[in-house]
Amino acid sequence: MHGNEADVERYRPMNVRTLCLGILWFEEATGYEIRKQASEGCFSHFVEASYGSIYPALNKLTDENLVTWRTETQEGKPSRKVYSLTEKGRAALIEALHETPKPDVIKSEFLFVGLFAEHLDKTFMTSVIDTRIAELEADLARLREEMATVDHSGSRFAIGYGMALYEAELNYIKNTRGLIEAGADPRQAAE
Amino acid sequence: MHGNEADVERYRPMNVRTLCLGILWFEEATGYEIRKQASEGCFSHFVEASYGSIYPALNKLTDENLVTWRTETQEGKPSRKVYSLTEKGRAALIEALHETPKPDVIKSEFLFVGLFAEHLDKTFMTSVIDTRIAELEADLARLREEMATVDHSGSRFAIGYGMALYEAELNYIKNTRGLIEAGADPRQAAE
DNA sequence: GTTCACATGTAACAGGTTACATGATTGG
DNA sequence: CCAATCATGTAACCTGTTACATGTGAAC
Repeated sequence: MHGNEADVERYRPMNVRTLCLGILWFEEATGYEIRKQASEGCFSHFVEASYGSIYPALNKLTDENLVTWRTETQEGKPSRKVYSLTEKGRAALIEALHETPKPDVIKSEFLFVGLFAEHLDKTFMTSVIDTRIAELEADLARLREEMATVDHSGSRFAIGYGMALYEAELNYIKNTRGLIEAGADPRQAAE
Repeated sequence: MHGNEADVERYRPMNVRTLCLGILWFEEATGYEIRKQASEGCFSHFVEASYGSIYPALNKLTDENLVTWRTETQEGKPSRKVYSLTEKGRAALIEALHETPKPDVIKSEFLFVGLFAEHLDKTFMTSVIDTRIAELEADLARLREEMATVDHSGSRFAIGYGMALYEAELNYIKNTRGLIEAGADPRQAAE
């Protein structure tokens, strides 16, 4: 009864496949909901995924018997495919988690722009900085809300982690923006 | 004298092309040195690039007259192609910087593992956490060193930014590790 | 009637990485 | 002679995004 299960892939942690397994660990969900959690929910500040990768991933996971699905017909909404983890899927996630996590990666276009601040005009830099501050404050507010609704300790750790980072960024930017906002003459920055 | 320059690409900020332009802004460099700066130097905590993308990028930038190169023969080392920005390249970078920077992205496998801490054994989590702490401390030390050698205000901003983040992460992990280290029974975490 | 949220999916493309191929020169 | 560092490059692959295609039913 095993057939072509032999070619189950090696699990590199933290691709969309593993993300799907992770989200499904907590509760069954549709592809649509998985995307929503990845880009709005408690995972959203440190992962990312779009439909174009999630749906194919779910199909593949189905082929490998790591997830199953049933059709759920709803009143007032289109019917949907609700996925849930199988025993094998659960085991696969745990296995994936045992790979040593790669170091965190921060990608920041904001910092890159900041490097060349002295060659951009002050008005522009001010607006870039203000935008970044607004974004950070919005993110922080969202996390604060989520923190209030979540009970699970791992999730609280992750949310708190995000909050700590965002707060640090915010404080740093507010206190140090002079360094990149001083306009064409950086020697005035200390003033 | 313009010929096929018409098909100069739109600049989406923060791909390897733009990264090369950015590094070359400060000083001329070889592909080898650009990679080094991207993975070790002052850029390294918020960008990434490998040979396989840098060399082709430099060739393309040459085709578009955004950079030029000369061969430098060295004694005791293989000769090398030293790239530098052209006027046009300088202008292209400034243009690219005017695109509104996309929000920072944090990718953290560590946090993902933390979410499932209660299903992993305590020894493993302890080692994951200790590893992460060691990494952060090493990164911090590296940034502190760099901060001491750098004078340029934009660079100091970027380095300080990294330090602020790493310090916040470090403190958070040290203070809160109990949440994900408590072992199989998360209800004991508060103890 | 049209816009919105729900819902699933694909194909073309972009943008990288990895591993390989090659080679000079130094130092142990 | 072997390993390490410097140095350049390519080809195969991987992974994910964007944009498109399609459709339901609610609410305005």
